[in-house]
Amino acid sequence: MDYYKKGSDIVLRQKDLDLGQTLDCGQAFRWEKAGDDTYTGFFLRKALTVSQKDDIFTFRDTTEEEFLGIWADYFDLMRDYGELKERFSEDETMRKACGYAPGIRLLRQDAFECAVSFVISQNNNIPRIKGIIGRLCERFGGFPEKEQLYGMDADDFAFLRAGFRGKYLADLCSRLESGETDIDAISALPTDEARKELMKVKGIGPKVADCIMLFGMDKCDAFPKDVWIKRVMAEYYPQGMPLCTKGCEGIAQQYLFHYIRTGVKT
DNA sequence: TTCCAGGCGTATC
DNA sequence: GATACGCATGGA
Repeated sequence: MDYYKKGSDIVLRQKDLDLGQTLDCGQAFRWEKAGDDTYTGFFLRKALTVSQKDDIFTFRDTTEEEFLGIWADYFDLMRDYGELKERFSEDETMRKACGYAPGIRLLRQDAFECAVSFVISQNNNIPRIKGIIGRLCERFGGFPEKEQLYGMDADDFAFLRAGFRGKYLADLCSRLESGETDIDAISALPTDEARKELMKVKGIGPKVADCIMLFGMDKCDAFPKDVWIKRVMAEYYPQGMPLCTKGCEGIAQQYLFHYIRTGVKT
């Protein structure tokens, strides 16, 4: 990873990354297009404006410490996606999916934020998910720390207009407060055990649990099966995902999800 | 008006 | 364990 400082910016050359494909594909909900090839968004309480010109990326108003300590991990810059896609492409459908949106990457996000976000995401659409999370962040001046949500019941979440999901958020918060659910402890568990723990929370089923693990706990073998992926599986992978995706099924899932949702009509 | 949205809880078999 | 059904809200 070669980068250099330019004024108050960090400039970086990076292959296999497209901001639009990565920031606007339904894995994160706090990024907005701020101009041609420019996006503004947040991770935890850090704001960032980043722009792309071909394979040159400019992280604006960012210190070297912040870039290395936060954004390099967030954008998963240390992982070789070229090699990964080459491996995936042994499978014909995966080859097409990787070719359709070759700039997709996994965003390595925060587990608590993912828990809240993907509880909200169920039976919902992306624009409305963004709206609900926007109202949450507006109320708390940024995405809340989990402690700020302690003690909130379903009615306290009414301002979100999240519908029936408000009571799920309340259960999540009360479990975090009591310690019945411990995000850090769950992160340290193997995927299958972590999934079981997460699903003890009302409103977290198999799909949401796998989203939390994949996007927020760095578990690339987590494999969220939403309606779109179920369609792909039924049509192309009735026997399960191909061997070439083993261990990284979640990343493969990102390419497939985007491909089937926006790329092909079946 | 009706249908749908990155599902899940509950009831029922 | 598999399968139906309701669920809050808002946009198409």
